[in-house]
Amino acid sequence: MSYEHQGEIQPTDEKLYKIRHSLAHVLAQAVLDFREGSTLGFGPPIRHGFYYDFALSSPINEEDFPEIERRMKKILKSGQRFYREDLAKNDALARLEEMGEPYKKEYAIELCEKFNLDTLTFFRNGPFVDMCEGPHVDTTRDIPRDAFKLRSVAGAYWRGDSDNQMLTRIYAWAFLTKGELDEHVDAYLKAQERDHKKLGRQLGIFAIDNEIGRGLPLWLPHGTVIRDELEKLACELEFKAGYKRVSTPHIAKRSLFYRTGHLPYYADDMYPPMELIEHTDSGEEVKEAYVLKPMNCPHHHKIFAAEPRSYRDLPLRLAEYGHVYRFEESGAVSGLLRVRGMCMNDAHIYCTEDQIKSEFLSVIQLYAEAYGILGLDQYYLRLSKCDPDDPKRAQKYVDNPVAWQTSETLLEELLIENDIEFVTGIGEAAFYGPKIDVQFRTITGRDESVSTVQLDFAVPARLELAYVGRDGELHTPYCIHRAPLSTHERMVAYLIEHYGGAFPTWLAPVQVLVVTVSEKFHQYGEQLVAELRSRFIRAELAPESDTVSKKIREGTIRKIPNMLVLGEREQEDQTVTLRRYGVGEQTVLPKNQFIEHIEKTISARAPEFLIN
RNA sequence: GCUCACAUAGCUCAGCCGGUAGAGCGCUUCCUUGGUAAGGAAGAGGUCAUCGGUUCAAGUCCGAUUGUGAGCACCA
Repeated sequence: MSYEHQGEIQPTDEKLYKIRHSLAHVLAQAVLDFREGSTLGFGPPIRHGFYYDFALSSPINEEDFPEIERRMKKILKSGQRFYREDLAKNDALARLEEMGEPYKKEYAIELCEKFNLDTLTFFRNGPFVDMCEGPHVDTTRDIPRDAFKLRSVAGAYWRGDSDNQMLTRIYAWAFLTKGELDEHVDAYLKAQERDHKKLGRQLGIFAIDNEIGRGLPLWLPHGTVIRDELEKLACELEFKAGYKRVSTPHIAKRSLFYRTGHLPYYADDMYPPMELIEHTDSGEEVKEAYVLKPMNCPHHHKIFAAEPRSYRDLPLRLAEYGHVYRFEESGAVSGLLRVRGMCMNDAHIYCTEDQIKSEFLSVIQLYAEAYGILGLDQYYLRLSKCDPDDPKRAQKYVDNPVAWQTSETLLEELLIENDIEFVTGIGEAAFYGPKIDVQFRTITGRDESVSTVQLDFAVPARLELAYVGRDGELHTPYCIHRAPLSTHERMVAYLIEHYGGAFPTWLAPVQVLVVTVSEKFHQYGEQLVAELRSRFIRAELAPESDTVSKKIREGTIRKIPNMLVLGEREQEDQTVTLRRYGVGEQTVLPKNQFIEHIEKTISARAPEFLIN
């Protein structure tokens, strides 16, 4: 799955694939020449180009790129032919040994063992030889000299395993023509303007202060409006779907998490415990450790356990926007996407085995409804299963092969029966069960799980949760964990990038900016703002001392969805001139009609302004 | 956590080969009352991330720390 993240693509005969693959060899040739004594790792084509991993004899950084590119272009110009050579296994290994390529050799040995090979394929172009399956272009002259660009240098573990040595990876873009390259670089730069970290500051949505702590965002007034709107949406959808809201504390005794099975495995992902000294009635000192909760489920399970439950109570759906804290490693923390404190649109559905499918399905329908309202359509579902071949399996997953098998099959059937498209992610399951993750691609091209639905067949039993069945006996419920609107942090990050900061009216921190044409109409402006606010419409009056042009410019930069221009004409006729964000022409309409329309727009959570 | 890069005013950034800090925006005050993307003037604002080293002298060179970014690993 790690290759999935890097955007690795399957080998094809396509010209572009061959060009990218061949350019990787050209890069390697240039680098080995530039840094003698370096050795090779992997160098595959990827989504928009290719990369190559090196164990370098001395470091390279981006300042060296022009020189490396110059050498690459020279190689392209010289028209080296690509020759395929198939070598018997022992000859191949001997050659890799002689070439001084320990990583390639290690991989070669593994390939031979795994696939029982007796020959290995090499490609030679000019002085450069690489063990590689191809395919390649015929000669380096077939590669356009102006359609590639070295992009960045980064560390990457050999074979994607952090126990291995870290190699240096050089990423590059490569296309068929210079035009396509330029277009892609352009789009890349434009995408960076939509980065939620950048817009989040510009639009006053969140701030990160080092005295508060890394990964602990502060929500500014504008960001808090968005959170409140999302929360309101969730409450409405969940109310209609039969959820009950609950509320739980941010901390709990550490012992609870031992009982659920989260500890000791997840200790590294949790903030260290707070040690308390408590006194018993007899005056004895007792030490008690409390932890910040990394998830809400144990608390919700305890709400389930707070009363005797009957099968008639099921499915019981408990919902909470709950705060959780996870100690993410320093290198993982980023903006709102990976944080150490977050607020999750969480709920746990306790049900019988017979109810699992229908509950899962209604959760998926809830997702679809929520995403429809939010205008999100760029996502895919991933069925996340455990990895039975993982050597670390015992540390990663609950040991209950039968339950894994049944629950994974159940989810898979559910998706297939309902014609829901999905990909499968081996090794992506939760420790207590399989899940269906909703994957988004961020503006910077990274895939992230935004939401998740999980089936838990393990923890309710550990906490001895039970309900009285029709048969009068006690039974253990199943639990479905779900978070359609993700965490506020991730969802807002995603929404900022999705809308480029230009939110639809219902979500916009400021919904209406009132622009008066001169001081004379300021009072009319103030009255209008007051009237809008009395109807809970978030309206602001543009600063008095600015010129009209300046006010419009500021409103546009702030991406406020609706601006109302007020002057003599408007005051006399009790009208407003409506200027929508990103819309050229303006509309003049009676003030009351505007209010009526915007109220409709907001209550419908419409993506566009409803004029009728 | 790991690799590499970066850190100058609230924001965006300039500052050569070491000689003690600059612009635009924003902010404050004043003037301007302007019909659709920057009206004008003045002023305030910096221990150049922190700590240490080299040097007569460090924003500039070196080291460490912290933070940020691009990746890798991780991601209940």
